[in-house]
Amino acid sequence: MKELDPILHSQLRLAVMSILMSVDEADFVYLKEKTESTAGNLSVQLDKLSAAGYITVTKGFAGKKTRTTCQVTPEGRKAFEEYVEALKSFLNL
Amino acid sequence: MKELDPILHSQLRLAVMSILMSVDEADFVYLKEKTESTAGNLSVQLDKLSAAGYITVTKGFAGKKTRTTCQVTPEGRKAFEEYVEALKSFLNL
DNA sequence: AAAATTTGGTTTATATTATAAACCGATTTA
DNA sequence: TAAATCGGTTTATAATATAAACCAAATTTT
Repeated sequence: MKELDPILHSQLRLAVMSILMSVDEADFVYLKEKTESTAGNLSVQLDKLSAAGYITVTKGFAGKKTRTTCQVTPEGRKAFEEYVEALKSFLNL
Repeated sequence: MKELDPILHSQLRLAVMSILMSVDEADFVYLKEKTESTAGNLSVQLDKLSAAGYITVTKGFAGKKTRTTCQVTPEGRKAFEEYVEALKSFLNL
């Protein structure tokens, strides 16, 4: 049986990646609302995705307020697609 | 976003359920080989699936040796199918 | 304009989970 | 009959997920 990438096999990280796959850029506040997660949890999981090289996290400003934006990297995209394939074979889909 | 059933969102438990979905009965030794898990881990996860009512675990004999067989319950089958649906909507499949 | 509140997060502590290691009784093999 | 193997279970440990506490800057209230 194929391994399921443990970085992606986490509800919140998977949700974030799934959003980023279709949206090309999303900020912290948006991700938090969309995933209904706490800020702390989201922050930690974004760090992990970033440390794995699956997303880039950029800190900037929107007017005077800080704004953290995330994008999926090519490696992240690849990993996500492989995860989905692994899952399918896992579940016989 | 839909919740992913945490009982099923575990690599080994998902693998076990996936096997049981298509095979209708499998014993401990078979599950251990097929999933390439350790006996201890498998034992724990079978208990959890059983405690959740997703599988039944029956202890019997094959000749003189003990034999533990597992079957998915109707609730387990339902939960698995719902998990798959939730995943699909999660991943936009 | 000072005080209180909100925004946008990060860091740290805690609970849960997954996993492996150690163990156990019964059986088979040497 | 002693040693090894089989089929597991129980217990300890490492990793994960999650929330709670915290912080600086901006905004709102009084």
